[in-house]
Amino acid sequence: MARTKDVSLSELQIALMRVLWRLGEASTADVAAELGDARGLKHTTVATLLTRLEKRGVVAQRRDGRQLLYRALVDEADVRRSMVDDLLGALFGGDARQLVAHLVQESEIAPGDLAKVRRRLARGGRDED
Amino acid sequence: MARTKDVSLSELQIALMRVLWRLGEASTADVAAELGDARGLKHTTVATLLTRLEKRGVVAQRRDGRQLLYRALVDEADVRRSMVDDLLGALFGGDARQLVAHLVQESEIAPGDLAKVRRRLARGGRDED
DNA sequence: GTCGTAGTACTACAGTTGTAGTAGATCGAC
DNA sequence: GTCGATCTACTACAACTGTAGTACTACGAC
Repeated sequence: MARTKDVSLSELQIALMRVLWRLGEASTADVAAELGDARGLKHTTVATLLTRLEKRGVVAQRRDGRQLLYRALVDEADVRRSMVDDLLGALFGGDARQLVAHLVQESEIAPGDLAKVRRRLARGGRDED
Repeated sequence: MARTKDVSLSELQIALMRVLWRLGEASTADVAAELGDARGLKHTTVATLLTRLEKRGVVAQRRDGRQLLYRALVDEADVRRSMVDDLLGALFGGDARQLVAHLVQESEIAPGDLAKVRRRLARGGRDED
């Protein structure tokens, strides 16, 4: 599992990462094509963002001719873990049951779905992928 | 109040709010006493933080002699809603079931607890642990 | 009345984030 | 070989956050 340091990212940074997670390796232009369309970000903005993520160590940068190719160094599970833990600690006293209760109370999830999720996971949906 | 706009707060800001939620109304000194102890923040730092929260509209400020008394304008449920939604949107495609699955997979919660939470909520209460 | 104390107001400063412009290098087309 | 297109590097700047110092004010003790 390796690093698993603290990887809290902003929504925008996560959006960047999602492109990398999906494509595996992507040039600035690749990422800009997706995010530029979706959010109207300029090419240079995307480049800046990627450079910062590289400086921070969450993505790796590789040169290919005059282009830079980026690759994620943390996977989505790392980020989820990290950020869910932060949220749990800050707002739910670290108690995941309270978070689940919140989800049900706020109608984010139906009570019946809890059972579904449980059954699916029990059926070996993934013990440890 | 019932504004329910977007209320995403940093961990530190939440810690401040938690004092207010607990005490109802508190002076800078009250908050500083708790956070100063717990985190070694100077009195003036706490004052700055509270002023900023006031400017942002999440707490109200009332004068009492030379002291300022603060009171939360958003409750914990508002903040939880707001921040859980953000997290859900950014990392789980807005699907709470994925979040629950994550919690189970990462052993934040035992599968059996899902049932417990569900039963407890069904009973319309929230008793023991 | 004068002084120290406590409390707020204002200012400061570095780091992060969102956003992008400009300068400089370089590759392909003629 | 010169020109334009393309890409990266560097710089900029405002907002927000964490942290705190300093200045000013007013109250209680003498």
